[in-house]
Amino acid sequence: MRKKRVTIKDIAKTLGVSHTTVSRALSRSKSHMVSEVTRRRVEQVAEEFSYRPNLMAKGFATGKTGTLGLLAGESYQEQAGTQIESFLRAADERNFRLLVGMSAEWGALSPETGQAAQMEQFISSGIDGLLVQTMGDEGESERILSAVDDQVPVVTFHYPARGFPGVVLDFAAGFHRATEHLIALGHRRIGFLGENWEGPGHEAARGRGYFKAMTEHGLHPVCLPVGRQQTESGYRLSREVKDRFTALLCCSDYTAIGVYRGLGESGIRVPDDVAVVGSGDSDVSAFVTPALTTQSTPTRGIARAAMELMVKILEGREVACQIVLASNLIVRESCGSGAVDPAAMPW
Amino acid sequence: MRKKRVTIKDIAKTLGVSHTTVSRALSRSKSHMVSEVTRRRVEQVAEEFSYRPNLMAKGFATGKTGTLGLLAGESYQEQAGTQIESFLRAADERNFRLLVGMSAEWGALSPETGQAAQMEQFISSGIDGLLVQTMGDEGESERILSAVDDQVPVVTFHYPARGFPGVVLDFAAGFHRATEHLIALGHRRIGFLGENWEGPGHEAARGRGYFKAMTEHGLHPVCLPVGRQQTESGYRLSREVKDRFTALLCCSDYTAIGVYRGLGESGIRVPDDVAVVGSGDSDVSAFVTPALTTQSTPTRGIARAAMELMVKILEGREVACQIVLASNLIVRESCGSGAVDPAAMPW
DNA sequence: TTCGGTTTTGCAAACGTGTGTAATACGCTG
DNA sequence: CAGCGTATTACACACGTTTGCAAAACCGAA
Repeated sequence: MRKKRVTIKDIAKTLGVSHTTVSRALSRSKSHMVSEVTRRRVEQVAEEFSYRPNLMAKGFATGKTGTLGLLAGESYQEQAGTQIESFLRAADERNFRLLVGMSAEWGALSPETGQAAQMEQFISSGIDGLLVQTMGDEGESERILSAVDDQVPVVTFHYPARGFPGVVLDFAAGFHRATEHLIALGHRRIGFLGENWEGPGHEAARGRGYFKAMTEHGLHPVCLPVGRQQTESGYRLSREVKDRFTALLCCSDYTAIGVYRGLGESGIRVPDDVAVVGSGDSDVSAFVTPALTTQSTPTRGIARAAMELMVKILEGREVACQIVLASNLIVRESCGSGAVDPAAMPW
Repeated sequence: MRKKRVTIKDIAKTLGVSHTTVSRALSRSKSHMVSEVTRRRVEQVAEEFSYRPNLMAKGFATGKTGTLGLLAGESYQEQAGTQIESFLRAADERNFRLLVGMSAEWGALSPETGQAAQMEQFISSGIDGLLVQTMGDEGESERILSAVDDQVPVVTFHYPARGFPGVVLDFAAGFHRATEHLIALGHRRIGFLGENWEGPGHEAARGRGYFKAMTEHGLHPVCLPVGRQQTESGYRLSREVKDRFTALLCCSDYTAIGVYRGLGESGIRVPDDVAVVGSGDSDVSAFVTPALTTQSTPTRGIARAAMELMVKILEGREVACQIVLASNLIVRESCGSGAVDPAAMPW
């Protein structure tokens, strides 16, 4: 049998005061003062009984719980873990707890119902605010709106969602720049490894940047669709296409690692025969051989900015805005330009 | 201004019944029946008003919240993200929500206070149970005991903690086997990249397995301590030691990737000059060149087993037990044995 | 002592839901 | 129609905390 929890009433009884006084003593209420000596006595007994406030009751009384909901997406992305971790850190810094969920594919008849169900569960659980990773597809804003039903403030990240404040990452611009980089190096046959650019999600957004750059230069864009197993997809696709391309643009560093292997098995050298670009600037990207040129994704920056925005909104200091974070191209060895940025290498 | 939430009282009022009836209709109470027609009417109005139960109030009334606390450790491990993800999945499957925290180093004067504070916060928040990643150090069991104070059931994972049920991974045995493997291949000068084997944590436990195997064979164990940036540490250390060793045992696949690079820059070939073993069987390990021989860590299995155990305990079906999961050595190319397990390779 | 003012404390209601006990309605049998 | 059993509903309280309002205690001054 579990222990019964100590409540303020228990403390009140042993001290012969009302539970109201105990409550005020412990929360150092401003409007009603508690005499120095009673506060001392209350604190001492609380310590002695190892009293722990019931945050559920507190939240129930005040309407604030100190808990935020984080709805991350696309579990199969290796980065998902890093992103969650960054949010945990940011939340911890501001003394918030985090209810975490991942939406996308699992446990749902359709992505929409899964995501909506999670949001509703979170709201039911009494979160103060909701952080949602967006995919940027049509109708997303309405889906969130109807699930949240204006019950809690929402901050989105990754994509703008109409009507919600958020932290936006311009994936398209990043990949546009990366493609330009390859074209400037003389590449013409450049392949894109990621989801088709017509759909929602990061990969498609990156694809659109690639598509735009290619067509602007009169080049023919080609999409090689990768699956959930990014590394394996990169491996398989690169073996199939062999040297049909002189450059391959990957939506993830892990895809690029698969590509390295696939090309290597066909005797194709990186970067001499084929240039490779990754995305995400993961910890390993500087250490694979050749060191990977990659588009950085400011995972920690996103979490920090989103948390800051959320806190401002909760405090009523800000109503709505979109914060755009830049994503840089980190030039290393895998495109063989010779113009390696020394700051991007660890030695 | 936010909308006021719809409560069962609102539903009751519009239907002209008591909130009790609504509550029983919606929760399909067994002890008190509600007539078919009222139940229908209640459900219809609830749907119409898009009523969402207040789980906080519910938990407040019943003492059960459907939320578990997950306290993961060591954020700097790349695997931490994967581990959390696996738990989210397992929790989702059983319809639990997850309050997630990472303990270890951040936001705390000392690891102990940080961890303890998180546990207490979680319990205050009204979790039904606590999942704790253990490190296996002395006194850990007492620390957990005093923080949790027998308020909620605890299931540990990774290491056994005295008095708590848990899912245990025998890191030492795994690395013992890996070391034996290298010795059988003829290696004598084998270095260990990880934390010193005298301390707590995975790496030290792996180190003890290595230490045991080495001393059993009359060989001299050497520890090369890696830092938080695993890949970079592997790179740096391998450049320092060059060919002082004929084999290097790494506590993470990512460290091994750093080692690949470091050795490569010194003109040392893997596996011809130096054999390398990783740990974690991450997605990339089969695709780096040479494909990495690695000790598998059943991240998903841990989460599943721990969740199952927790559910059993919550249902009163099980009191305490330790579930031991095996960790296999996946032999690929990086030790050059020639005896590659074909099942371990993707082609 | 009495008064006014300030500081400290207590009472009671509220938050949304569940549940034990009591009350009512309904249907059946004699 | 009386009586009984059962199916359905309602009342009231509990859960732990906060908070507006009122009461009490204290202090100093007249």
